[in-house]
Amino acid sequence: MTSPLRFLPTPVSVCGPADDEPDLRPAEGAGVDEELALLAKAVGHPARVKILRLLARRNTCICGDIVDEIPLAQSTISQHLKVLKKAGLVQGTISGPRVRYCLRPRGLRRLRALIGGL
Amino acid sequence: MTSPLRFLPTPVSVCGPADDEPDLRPAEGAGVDEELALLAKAVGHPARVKILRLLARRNTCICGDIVDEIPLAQSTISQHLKVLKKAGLVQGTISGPRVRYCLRPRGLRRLRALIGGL
DNA sequence: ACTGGTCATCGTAATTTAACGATACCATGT
DNA sequence: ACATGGTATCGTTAAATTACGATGACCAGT
Repeated sequence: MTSPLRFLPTPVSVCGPADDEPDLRPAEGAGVDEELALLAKAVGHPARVKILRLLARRNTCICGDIVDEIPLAQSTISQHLKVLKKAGLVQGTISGPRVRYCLRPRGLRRLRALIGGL
Repeated sequence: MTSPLRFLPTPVSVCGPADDEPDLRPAEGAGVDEELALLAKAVGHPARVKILRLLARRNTCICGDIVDEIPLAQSTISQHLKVLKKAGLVQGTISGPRVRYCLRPRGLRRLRALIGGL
């Protein structure tokens, strides 16, 4: 018997460990407004949207290639990555001298859930 | 034959006219990143999230009752409404001496679609 | 130990955002 | 015509955001 997952386009091979446990947090109530605002604000910049799309496109988690793809200074990209990381939308794991960034499915799901709850 | 729509919780009686035509705009490509950033930035503030929830809760479109519900000055609320309106997430129609605000399903769908495209 | 490449942080300047009070606007009722 | 109540806009201030170059930290090779 093959798993149903075989028919999905491969779990995209995320950097970190299992990030697909169910999210039991509420989608409404105290604190959730601030949570959604933080998530949305993180997406609320064209450069950060581009970064997210870039990470979504390449299943291989890239690092400073982002700097080559986006016409911004390296320090600026680093700041944007920091914002995305703090919001839980992105994850960075050091790999030798460089850092491999990747999407964090849990954060994206959370954002979609809260947006959907509007 | 009854329409499948009869099984939905009523179209919530939006203020304006028909706002449920299909959205044929692309979900990716040039300019879309900026569009998503603008939409997300509009949601990226707790007060604006509260406003959106308030409008979603009361199917009747309220106006300055928002000021009573949110501990901010009237002028500040008005500015937040302006941001939401400019983003296309909210619609305000003057009704006599007051203004009735309501959600704009088209804008919300657009936001959900673009977020889903990440 | 030194060097080179990669990334984060610091310090700074310009721009934007958020919040408020005051004021202007506008439709309605007296 | 005039006052009134509900909104929008203006002007201002404080804080946050964005962007950059320079600097610092870190790991891999030589």
